[in-house]
Amino acid sequence: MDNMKLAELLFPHITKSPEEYEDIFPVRELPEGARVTRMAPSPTGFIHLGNLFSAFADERLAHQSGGVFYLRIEDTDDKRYVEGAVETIVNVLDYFQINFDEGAGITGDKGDYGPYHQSQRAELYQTFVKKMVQNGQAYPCFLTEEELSDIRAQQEAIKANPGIYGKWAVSRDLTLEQIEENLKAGKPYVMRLKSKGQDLPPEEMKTITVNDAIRGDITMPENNMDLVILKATGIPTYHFAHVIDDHFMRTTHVVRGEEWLSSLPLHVELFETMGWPHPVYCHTAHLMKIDETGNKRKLSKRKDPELSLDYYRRDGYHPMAVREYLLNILNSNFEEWRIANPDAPIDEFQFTAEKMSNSGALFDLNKLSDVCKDVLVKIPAAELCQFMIDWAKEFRPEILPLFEGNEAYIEQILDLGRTGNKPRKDLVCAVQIFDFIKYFFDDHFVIENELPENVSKEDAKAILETYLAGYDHNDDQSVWFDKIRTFGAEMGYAAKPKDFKKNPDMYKGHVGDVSTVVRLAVTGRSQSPDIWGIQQILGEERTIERVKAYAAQF
RNA sequence: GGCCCCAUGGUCAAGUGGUUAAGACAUCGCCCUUUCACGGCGGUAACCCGGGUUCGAACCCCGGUGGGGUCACCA
Repeated sequence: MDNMKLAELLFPHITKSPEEYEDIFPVRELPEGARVTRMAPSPTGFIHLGNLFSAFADERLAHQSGGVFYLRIEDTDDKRYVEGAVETIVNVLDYFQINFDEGAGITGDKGDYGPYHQSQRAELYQTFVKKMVQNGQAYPCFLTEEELSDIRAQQEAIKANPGIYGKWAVSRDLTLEQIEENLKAGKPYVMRLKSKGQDLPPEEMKTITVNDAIRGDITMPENNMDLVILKATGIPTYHFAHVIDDHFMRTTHVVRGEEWLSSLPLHVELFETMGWPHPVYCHTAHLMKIDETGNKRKLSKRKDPELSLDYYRRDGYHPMAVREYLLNILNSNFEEWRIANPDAPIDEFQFTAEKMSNSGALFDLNKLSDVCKDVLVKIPAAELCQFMIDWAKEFRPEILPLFEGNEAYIEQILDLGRTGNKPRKDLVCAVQIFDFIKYFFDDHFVIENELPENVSKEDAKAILETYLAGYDHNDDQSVWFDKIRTFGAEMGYAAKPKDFKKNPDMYKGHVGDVSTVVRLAVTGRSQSPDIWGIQQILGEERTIERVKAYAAQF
C-alpha cells in the first residue's frame, strides 16, 4: 500500500504541512507554572451545575497561576447545535463571575489560537489525519451501519468485546484500488485510527499509566480499538478534536468529568501517535444525589431540577454564595480556610486539583443554605436590595414595584437585626427573602398563625386594646417593652418567662405570649425579628391600623 | 458481561502503620432571650465485609460486596 498516494487520494485539498501549524500556534509565553485551561462545552446552550463545577476549577487553576482560561465550542455534532448557545454560556458563567480570557464570545472569537469553534477547524484536523495516513496510522473505513451492527452481532455471539479492532478491523486490509473504487462510487466513509494495541485477553494486555492530578496514577489496558477520528462529514470526533485542539491551543490542564476516564487510553495513544505530550488530566467525580430508593446516583439533567443553573437563578441564590458553596465541595480544605479567614476575598484561597475529592459528592441543599446565610450576612443591604431588584425583574415582575423606587425602605428592612456584633443570619435566597419580609407590603400581609395556646380570644382583644391605648410611636425600645410587660403582668401573664416556668399554675402565661399577640397583629406571624424595630420601619399609622384590624377579629 | 473509578457518622469530609478517629452541615439537649433567629456550651452518631502482611491496620496487599462510569460517525 502506497500511503503517500492514499493520503493524496483522500485529502487532495490539504496543502498545508503539519509543521506550519506549530508556527501558527506557538507555545504560549507565560510565567513559569502558568496553567492554560479551558471550558469546552457542546453548544446545546444548557449549562448545568456540573459544568459550572468544573469551569470553576478551570478558572481557578488558570487565574491563580497567571495563566489563561478560554472557551472552546465543541460543535462537532451538528445535531446538537442550539442557536444563541454561546451567548447563554457566556452570560451564565458571567453571572457566577467566571470570565474567559480568550476564545468564543458573544461578539466573536478573541485570541490568537482560534478559531474556537471546532466546526471551523476542519482543515487543521484533516491536515493531521492526512499525516497519519501518510504514516500508516489511519485509514478509511467504508463499513455501513448494517455491516457494523452485523459485526457487533457476531461479537456478541462469541462474547467478544464489541468494536472495531484486531481481526474485526476489516477495512485495514483494503487495497488502494478498492479504496479508489469506493471513492469513485461515492461511498461515504470515516477515518479510523489504526491502533497499535493488540487484541489479547484482558490479563495479557499491555497497560498504560497516567498520572491524574486528582486521582494519582491510573493504570489501564492500552487502547486497541480503531476508533473513528474523522466522521463521514470530515468533522472529527471529540477524541481527535481534543488531541489536536488541546495541543495547539497549548492547554496544560484538562479538567473533565470521570466519564472520560474510559477513553483515556485512546487519548493517550492519539497523543503518542502525534508525538506530543498529553496535558495534565484532572478527572473530577460526579455530583451525586440520593434518589427515592435511597441510592446514591449521578445527578441527571432530566430528573433533577437542582442541577439546572436556572434553578438557582430562579430561586435567587446569590452568585457569591453559589461560588462559595461550590468551592466547599470542590476543595475539602476550603471550609477550614474560610473559618480562619472569614472576611478574605474568595479568590485568595489557593485552590488545588490535588485536594479535589475523587468520590462523588452528594449535593446538599442544607449546606448550601447555611453557606448562603453566612455569605449574605456580609453583603450590604444596598447591594442586596439591588440584587432583589434584578431578580424580580427577571423572575417576578409583578413584585418589582415593591422594590424599585423603594430602595431606602427595603434596605431598612433587610438590615433589621443585621447590625451589631451578633447579626441575624436569616437571608438565604431571593425567594426566601421575599417570603421572609413580605408582611412589610400591605398587599402581601396576612395573618398566618394562630394565637398562642395560653391566650384566650378575650385576652387577645384586651391585650391589643390596652396596647393601642398606651401606644406611643416615639417610645424607645425599652420603654415600649416595659409597657407590654406591665400590662401583661396586670392581666395575669408573668413578667419574666422564668417565673412562669417555675410556677406555671400562678400565671396564664408569660410576657412572651403577650408580645406574640402584638407580633401577630403587626407581622401576621408568631415569629419575626424585633417587633419594635419592625414598627419603626412600618411607621405609626400602619402599625396602629394593623393592631386595630386584628383586635377587631375578636 | 469486559474494562475502569470510588467506599470514614444522615451529608460533606480530615486522616497516608501507633490518634481519646478532627472539623462543618443536619439532628438533639441546655444557656442567652419578648417569639424566631443569631451566638455560646454539650450530646447522639462513622472507618462496607472477609482474609493476609505487621508487635500494631481506617491507612499496605488479595478477594468479595455495594455504588458509579464506560463500551457511538454524542460530547
